Amino acid sequence: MPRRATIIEVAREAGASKTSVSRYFAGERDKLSPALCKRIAAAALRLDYRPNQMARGLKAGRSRLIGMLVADIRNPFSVAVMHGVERACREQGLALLVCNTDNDPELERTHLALMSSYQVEGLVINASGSPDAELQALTGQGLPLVLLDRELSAVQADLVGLDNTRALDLALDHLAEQGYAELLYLSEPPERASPRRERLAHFQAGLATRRLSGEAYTMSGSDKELQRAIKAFLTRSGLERSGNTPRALLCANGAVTLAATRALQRLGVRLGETGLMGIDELDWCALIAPGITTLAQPTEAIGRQAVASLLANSVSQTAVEPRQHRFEPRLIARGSTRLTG
Amino acid sequence: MPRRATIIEVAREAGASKTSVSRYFAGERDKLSPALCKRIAAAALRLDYRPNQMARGLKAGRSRLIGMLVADIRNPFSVAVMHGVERACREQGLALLVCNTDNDPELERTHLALMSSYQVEGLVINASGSPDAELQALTGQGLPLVLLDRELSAVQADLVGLDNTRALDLALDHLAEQGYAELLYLSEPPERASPRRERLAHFQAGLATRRLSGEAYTMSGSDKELQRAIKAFLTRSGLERSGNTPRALLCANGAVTLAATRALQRLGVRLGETGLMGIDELDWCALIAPGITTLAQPTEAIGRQAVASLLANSVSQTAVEPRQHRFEPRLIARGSTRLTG
DNA sequence: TTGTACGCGTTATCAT
DNA sequence: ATGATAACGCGTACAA
Repeated sequence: MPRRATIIEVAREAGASKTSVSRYFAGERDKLSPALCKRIAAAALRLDYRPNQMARGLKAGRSRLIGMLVADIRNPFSVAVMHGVERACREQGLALLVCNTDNDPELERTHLALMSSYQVEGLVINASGSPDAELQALTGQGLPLVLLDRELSAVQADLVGLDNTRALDLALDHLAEQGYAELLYLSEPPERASPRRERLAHFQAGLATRRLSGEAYTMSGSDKELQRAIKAFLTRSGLERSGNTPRALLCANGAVTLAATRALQRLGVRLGETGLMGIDELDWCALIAPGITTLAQPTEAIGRQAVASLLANSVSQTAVEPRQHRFEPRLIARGSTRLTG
Repeated sequence: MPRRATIIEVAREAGASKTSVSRYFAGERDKLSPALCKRIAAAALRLDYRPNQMARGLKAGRSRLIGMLVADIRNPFSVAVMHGVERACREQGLALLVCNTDNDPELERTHLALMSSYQVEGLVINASGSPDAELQALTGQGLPLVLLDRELSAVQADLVGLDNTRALDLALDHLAEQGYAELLYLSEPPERASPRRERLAHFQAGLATRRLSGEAYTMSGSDKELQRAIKAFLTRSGLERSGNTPRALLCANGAVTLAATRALQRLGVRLGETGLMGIDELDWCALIAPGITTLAQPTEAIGRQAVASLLANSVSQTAVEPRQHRFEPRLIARGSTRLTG
């Protein structure tokens, strides 16, 4: 079983020294005689040599490795952001170590330790729980860190994510314009995830100025219960005006949109007549007749910014004030928020 | 900027030698006196020490790193399999280096080189192109390799994926049972991806015994063209019998199902009356009224088997005959293959 | 321009 | 039971 070739073997094969070979692969070929360059190139090719990143990293103290902690890898939004992160890493010659935590705080800690042991040079965190202590320890060691989407109060780090204020302004404006007057905001439990809290808060704050009435429902995970809640919202008599005022559902993210759509179908509700709008664009939103209105996040840009922030923080060793990078969502209006007249 | 603590610092802090600390973390605590154990544990905790995997890997020649090459990270099927791979790795104490190639053969080569340079101990490959030469070189170096879903003729390695014969038997049986007589098989270009070829071949082979008539259409990427093709299929006069025989579409994978659904909606076709069935279960398939019938792949199991194969091949150094692990799909029957009336 | 020698953090070998 | 030392593959002063 032939092992990988080492730099020494290449040197021998090329009739040169380690140093020259090392220089050759470090991109300092201009400091080598053309003849030597050729010999090294030939030898490396013959032996299929590739510098050992482990040894390289050990020596240089840098692994060229970026770690990404994802709360739920099966969430299309996370994957889309990851795609952006990956592209940005590639452009920087960095490799990406991805860890999925399935929303398990325990796993989160384990994976954090794992990535740290691989000497990652930066960490992109989409945390489910709050491994504050662990993260603080890592930042304390000077490890650049970027929070994705979800904020962690105790951790001093850049945050990149959606402009939730803008998102809810956009959503409420759109729903109001379309003539919906009573809203039900659907969300997963907002306790631990900051975007959920922010969105909920801005939902409630934005109602009054638009003369909307609204309330919020927190999903427990049971489809049936959600269905009941929606039904109650839709069937009770109007609040503000007499008669039936147009009503709409606003979903805090893609997972909620999915659940809500399922529930509405079971209830036999006609979309549009009852409004439906969601944050996060998914590839099936256009397919549910007459199309579900969404706010699309610029996932690619978010991912790229995460890496950019990481890099910025790793050059300036001085602890800079954490920055926030908030991205604007894009409204994709479809039939589910068009009152059939 | 405080660096990571090293084994030497822990040794000093604990008043012990490097060797003992190393033993402690290598799990050989039974060979140490309880007192020393305690001192080391305390020191390590105080310094937040974690063994440097880079150095470990350099010394031991093993990185505890598995590489996974994914053709399209935004494909939910790939992500689901990756989830399985990740879980299996975790159970083995392995870390997973994920590389997405966006179906770009060039990137594929780059990423292969990258992972190789990180001394990955195994490679799970879901190739878009055919980097045969590169892969052969890697296997030649004794690197365990598993092909996921897509076969590569020139590479001698285990393959794990769907039992495509069984899948098409299941699909054709179901469609025939439901009363559809003329089928249109929709696929992406089958040239380079082996599952596409296999499925297409088994589709055509399975028609006769079930007295079905069928033809295949290869998507070019243009939605309009697909729509035209479907329309032509649906509107032309019956082939086998006079009058209108029930017709159905069979989609080779999730991406095709998405495109086909879009096209059918544009055409204003009623699902069920015109059959629709797809390979790959997606979370929106239940939502498109009256539900899209699918064949679900056991993605988690596939991912786990990939890692299992890798491990098996890495213990038995002798080049074993490549094995194939074919998994059965599960039929999820919904309204899209129920003839109304 | 090219080569020598040392050290990165760890583990394995050999001694004590 | 514990410790000293060499090596893993590489980069880099420094010397030539």
